[in-house]
Amino acid sequence: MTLTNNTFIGEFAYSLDSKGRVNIPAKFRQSLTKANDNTFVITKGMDTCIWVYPLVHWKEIETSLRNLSSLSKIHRTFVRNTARYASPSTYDKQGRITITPSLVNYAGLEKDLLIIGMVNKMEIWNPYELEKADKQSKNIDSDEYDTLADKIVL
Amino acid sequence: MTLTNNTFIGEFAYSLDSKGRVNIPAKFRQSLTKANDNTFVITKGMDTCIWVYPLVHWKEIETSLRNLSSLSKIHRTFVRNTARYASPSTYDKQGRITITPSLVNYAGLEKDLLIIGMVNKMEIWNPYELEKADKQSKNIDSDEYDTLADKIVL
DNA sequence: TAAGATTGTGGGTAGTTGTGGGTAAATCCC
DNA sequence: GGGATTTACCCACAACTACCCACAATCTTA
Repeated sequence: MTLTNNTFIGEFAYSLDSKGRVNIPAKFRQSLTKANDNTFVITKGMDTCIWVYPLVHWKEIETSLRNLSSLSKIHRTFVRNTARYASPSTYDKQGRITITPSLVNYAGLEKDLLIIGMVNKMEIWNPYELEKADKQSKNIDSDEYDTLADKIVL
Repeated sequence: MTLTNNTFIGEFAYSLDSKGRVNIPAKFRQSLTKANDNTFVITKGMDTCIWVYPLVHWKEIETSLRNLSSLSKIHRTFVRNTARYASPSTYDKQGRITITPSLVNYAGLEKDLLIIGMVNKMEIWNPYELEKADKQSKNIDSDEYDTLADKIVL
């Protein structure tokens, strides 16, 4: 099956093993191009989760960051927070990446976790934290949400 | 006769087998273009049903999602809620796709089910749930239909 | 009407996938 | 520099999935 390259959708339940490894869903790996070099870049998400980028997309982000001027305080803060926690991780023969202890701690990961395809990246969640975020998202201002839903023909 | 490509209308009764497979009506398959690669993307519907998109239409949705920045919380939520429940499914030599257990559960599917053509996608329903939805739709305020009347010439 | 083609449904099997653990190389620390 | 700890790579196996074949019912066509 051939979907769009370097694109991830769907939700998968996996586990974090005693060595801090997490499987990348086979469907996601199949979507990766050679240029990714079997490597992802993992970093803090903006919610209580970990973001996992395929290498080629991360490189694009780096380019964008390079173009932000450090004169602006918000730019400096943004670049720092984005770059600071990022680290590359190559998956092994079984398709697993290793998550650094600090990121495991940040996302509050325990044994059971969820991997969610976010189109250009994936998110790793503690199921309990995700449920909390779900509940909160029901309270968001629905006007802007509806505007989005109008623009995108589902 | 060939109607418009990748377009589905009509209602069909099929069954979910013990392996979670559902046949796609032959008429619908005949309408598909090569670019679909024998693949659909199935996801949660907004009612108690499953939505089934031909791959080419899903790719358009993906493109829209890709252009939403994750800096915005509302965008992140929208992308997550849209991508999370979606999964690709290629039909086998007999024309069947596999429905994931979580979607079977969401739509409350049992053995007998209905497939409904929704023009740019199809819906899979438990007949009982569909009947419930039918009854509720009779309560729709006619003002809402009037709004639509401006957009569609019947 | 009869023969052939198509369609919907059931089930078997080989390959893939997720997970656990072992071992050697690399790194760190005193 | 040598021992201890961590990291990276490899093998093993159970569960699952995708692919294949079979057959009955329906539709098409001559």
